[in-house]
Amino acid sequence: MARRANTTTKPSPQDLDARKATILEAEVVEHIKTAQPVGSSSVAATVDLAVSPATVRAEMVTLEREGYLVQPHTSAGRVPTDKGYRYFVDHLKSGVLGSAQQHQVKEFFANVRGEVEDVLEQTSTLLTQLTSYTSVVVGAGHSHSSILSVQLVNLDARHQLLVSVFSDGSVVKHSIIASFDVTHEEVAEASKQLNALLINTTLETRVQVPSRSDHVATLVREAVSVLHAEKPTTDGEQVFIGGSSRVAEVFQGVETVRKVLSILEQELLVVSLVLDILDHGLSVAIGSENGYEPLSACAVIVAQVTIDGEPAGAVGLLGPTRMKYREALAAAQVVSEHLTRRFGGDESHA
Amino acid sequence: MARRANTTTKPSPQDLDARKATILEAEVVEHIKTAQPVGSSSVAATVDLAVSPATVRAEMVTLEREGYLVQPHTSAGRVPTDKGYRYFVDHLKSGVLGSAQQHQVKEFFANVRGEVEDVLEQTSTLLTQLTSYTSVVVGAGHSHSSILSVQLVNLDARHQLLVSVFSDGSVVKHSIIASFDVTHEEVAEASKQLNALLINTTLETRVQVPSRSDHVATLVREAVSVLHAEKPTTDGEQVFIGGSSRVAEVFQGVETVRKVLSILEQELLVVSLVLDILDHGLSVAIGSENGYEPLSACAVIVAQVTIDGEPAGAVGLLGPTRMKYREALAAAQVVSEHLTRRFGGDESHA
DNA sequence: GTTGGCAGTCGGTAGAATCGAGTGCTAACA
DNA sequence: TGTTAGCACTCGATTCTACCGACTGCCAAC
Repeated sequence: MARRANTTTKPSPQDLDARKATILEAEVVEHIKTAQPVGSSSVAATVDLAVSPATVRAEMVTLEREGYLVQPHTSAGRVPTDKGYRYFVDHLKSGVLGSAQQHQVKEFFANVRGEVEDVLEQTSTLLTQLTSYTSVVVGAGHSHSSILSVQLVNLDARHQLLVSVFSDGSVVKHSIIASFDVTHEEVAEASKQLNALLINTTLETRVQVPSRSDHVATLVREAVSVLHAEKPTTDGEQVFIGGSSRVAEVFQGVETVRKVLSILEQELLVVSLVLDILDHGLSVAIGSENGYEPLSACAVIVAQVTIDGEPAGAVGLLGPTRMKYREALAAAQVVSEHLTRRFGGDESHA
Repeated sequence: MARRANTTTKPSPQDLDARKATILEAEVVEHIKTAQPVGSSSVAATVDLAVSPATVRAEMVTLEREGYLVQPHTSAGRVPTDKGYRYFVDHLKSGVLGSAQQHQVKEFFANVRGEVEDVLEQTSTLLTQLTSYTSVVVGAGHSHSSILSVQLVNLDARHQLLVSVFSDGSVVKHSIIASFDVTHEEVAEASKQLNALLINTTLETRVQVPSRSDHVATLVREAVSVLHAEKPTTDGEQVFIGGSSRVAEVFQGVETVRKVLSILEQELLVVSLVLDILDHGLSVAIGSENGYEPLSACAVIVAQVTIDGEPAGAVGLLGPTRMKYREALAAAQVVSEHLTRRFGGDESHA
């Protein structure tokens, strides 16, 4: 599994001089708009620097040598590299959402009903509507939540269902197959013991299970083990992906579309992609920065959602490296703030 | 929402004469293989009819007039129409899965562990691996299952969680927001009453709720109403879609890919697509037969899963109209049988 | 009814010519 | 020294032409 290679490339803080910066910015803006290589005269026209295309050209040579731009071929304009986009993003003054979109977000959060999962899923739809990029919403795992209740239910004599409720409002079920016939009384007793044992513990708490070999004790042991075996790879994060069809709008090559989609299919991978970016303290990963080769044509924007100041999830947007960073960043920002506000503390799991 | 238009087109049982049928079949087989228009000489070569291309041509004119074939342009070979594929499929002698794949399926079902949902999800992955088409697995809703247990849990004084366990092993949670502070004793009491009220009922059973206005009665009323409000649009079917990236392998136009993906994004729509096809007693819907214009380039194969003889879900495969019907039908068939066997009756929810 | 032969159609490809956007370089200029 | 106009040059994209070849439809002969 390919992992992040060169995120050590923290933006070198020694900035480009003002003119180079302006030119680079114009280059990026124009390329994002047109998807075409952009040439010196076009830059000279869009920018208020009173310089001629020739001067711009001279600067562009430098910018190319320093790795901010590339020329697809001689006699073409330049296209920003990942490094070029990185500079652009790092020097982007944060934008605000259009007022129509502001309103749409407010409206949305005023009206969503339902369980946390439903809200998160619909949030991912909201995000793609706002930006027309593919969106990702990651909900926190509950490994740090404490257990409010566990209950063992008899499906039939040999099959029991362990239903656990966590303090974050999540509910998890586990099947248990008994090797002996279990009576309702035994289930009830095991249920009672499990509650005594597990309530107010977390999945990380080691508990003392009964060592007796009677039916009830066996059930209890089995239940605890199956509960604690809960996916160790992830913290049980949930992920909701919205607007994967946007991938096909945003890239013109079927092959790129295929590669990106096949990454999106692997939810675990998407989760770790998003969390990795956050871990590195970034809010945008551009091209190769995201560490997955099939996503080298993509940029990923993330924004964290917190509960009581603790990281508790994230929203993300996935688009082409030439995505509309300002708008997308603003959207991710605003939506993550709304989510934080909703789940953040006082107003809780509605 | 566009719905099925012309599924009245039951295959006309008056068959084509033997030679036309052979030619049509050769045409379809060859086109599936090459994705190119296929001409008379190519047909004459692959088929054991001892006739010349000229004769084949004469027949092809008829087949085209009757709507089984079309010519993309003069001086090109022919391509099957939806009607042509339909004839082909209706006269397909059912194939069997390759032995390697047989083995893969056996292996898979011998080793899958986990909850029903996990099994279904992994099954969808299995199906795309077997066929390299996008797969759909629909799990039945639980509206007909009876309730084994309900439990009200206090998240905090104002927020309760209603956790219901159904006889099919599914667990559903509902949030309740109280308009007054609720004590643990009240929750426990409400929980007890809810159990008394709801156990062994189904979601379709009307129950008599207490009309008193104390806290406990209010909670009980609220819980029953929120539980019975359970998504009326669907029966709460679950759907798992595997291999959506295959869409981009199978169609060359980005626009087609986009259209198909945007259908796949709408899970409700996918469910009703699959169930509609089954309702019409079909196992394959070709092109326009599926009733969704964006899927006019697709064929959908479905196979039902039953529990105790009752329909309880389905597996499906979505590919281009020129898909490998025999293999795909065999795969869907075999997998649905395995699922039926697993969940069918004796061996239950593991 | 079948077939070989043949003229005709038309998409696809290859090559040549052309266009034009954009460059790098250089010499002149402030 | 930095800036600029001018200019030759490069090279992808577009257009055109010619041509090939895969088919067909038709017809006359078998």
